[in-house]
Amino acid sequence: MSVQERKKRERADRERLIVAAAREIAEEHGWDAVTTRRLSEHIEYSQPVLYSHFRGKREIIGAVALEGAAEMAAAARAATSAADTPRARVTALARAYLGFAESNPAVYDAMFRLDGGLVFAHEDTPEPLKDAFASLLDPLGEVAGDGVDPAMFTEVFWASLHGLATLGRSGRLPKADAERRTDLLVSRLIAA
Amino acid sequence: MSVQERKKRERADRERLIVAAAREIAEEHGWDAVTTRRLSEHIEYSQPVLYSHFRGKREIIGAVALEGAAEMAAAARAATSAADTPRARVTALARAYLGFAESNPAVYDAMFRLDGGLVFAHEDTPEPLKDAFASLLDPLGEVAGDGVDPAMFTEVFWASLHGLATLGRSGRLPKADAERRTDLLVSRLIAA
DNA sequence: TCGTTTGTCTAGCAGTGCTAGGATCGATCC
DNA sequence: GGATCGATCCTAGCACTGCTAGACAAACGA
Repeated sequence: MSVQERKKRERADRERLIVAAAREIAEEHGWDAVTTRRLSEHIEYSQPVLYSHFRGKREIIGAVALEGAAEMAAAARAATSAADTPRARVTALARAYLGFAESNPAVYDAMFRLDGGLVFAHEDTPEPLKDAFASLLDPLGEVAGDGVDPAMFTEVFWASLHGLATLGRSGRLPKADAERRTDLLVSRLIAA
Repeated sequence: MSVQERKKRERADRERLIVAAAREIAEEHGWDAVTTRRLSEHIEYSQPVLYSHFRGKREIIGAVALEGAAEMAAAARAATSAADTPRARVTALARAYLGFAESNPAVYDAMFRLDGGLVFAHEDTPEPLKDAFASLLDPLGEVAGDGVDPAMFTEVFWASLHGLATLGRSGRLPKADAERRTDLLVSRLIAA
């Protein structure tokens, strides 16, 4: 049934178009500007079409989050693979993480601030999220220290970076000294 | 002019009533449920009255945030004053901070997640926010370590706690082990 | 007692997420 | 080939949002 195949392909294409449009609008004007009307106008379909792909706006955010998780994992791995000591890898990881958050604020929000209906820290967490966590765990496990669960250490490290990223971007931390804060955090968290 | 005095007092009372109502609704049903209509119904005045006190919903969030900052500072000081070593003070501080965030999620969001139109980390930052930061800085300055700016250390410590609080509450960190994560964070951040 | 000011309310605007029901198009069957 | 039927999509509309203009009444000063 080549016809059905084609339709399925077209539907998948349109779904990608929706996610890309949502991401683009969010990155340009913030998530508040991602309304179903603007979105439908952007993809040149009417609003109800959105709801034949996603249960609602929340699921669209979730789709953007999954896309972002894959990219973030790739960025993390690219950064760590270029360093050759455990400590250098972790420093590179921290910088890459914060760099990603700063360069893709809307995607970052979809992943870690907004409600995209995704399940975290659970066995049926979506694969991209698990893999993103793994991309942090790999280099961090090397410096967790004796008797410290690598996963838990990764959670703490991740949370700390998340705090720096969100408080920094919302203007709650001084613009200056962001680099030095990162360095201090890394040097302290790494096992002595 | 006793009449004007009375009116001024009544206005101030009503303003407190608005802030209290916003806080109560937010704490009970989340900030999304704090609509101008529900709020006006709660205080038994019409919507436009809100706008004679606050420029908009954002300012109401800001007012709740300032109230919360004062309470958080008090909680922090109460917790640290009961401990007698620098390390014990910092541990108590961390627990108190996370406890406040968990017990008052809506207020915490008003302070550190939502946009309440408040200026942070600046000379004309509102006094309650400055004082809340000071309540963190006092015990943390003791363990910042040589050659480390106490303010910057406090920022890093605070951001880390903020990350644990927000990721934890949104279900992005495992419910279990929250205490152990806090302990690990504290023990690593404190100067060796 | 009569304006004037102050305070409050009703009514409404433009926008939101989301959906019911009708139209239209294309694939299928006689 | 032409009728039928199902999938696909759109128009129109719901209940809600933050916010405001303009009417109205009460309290005030002259």
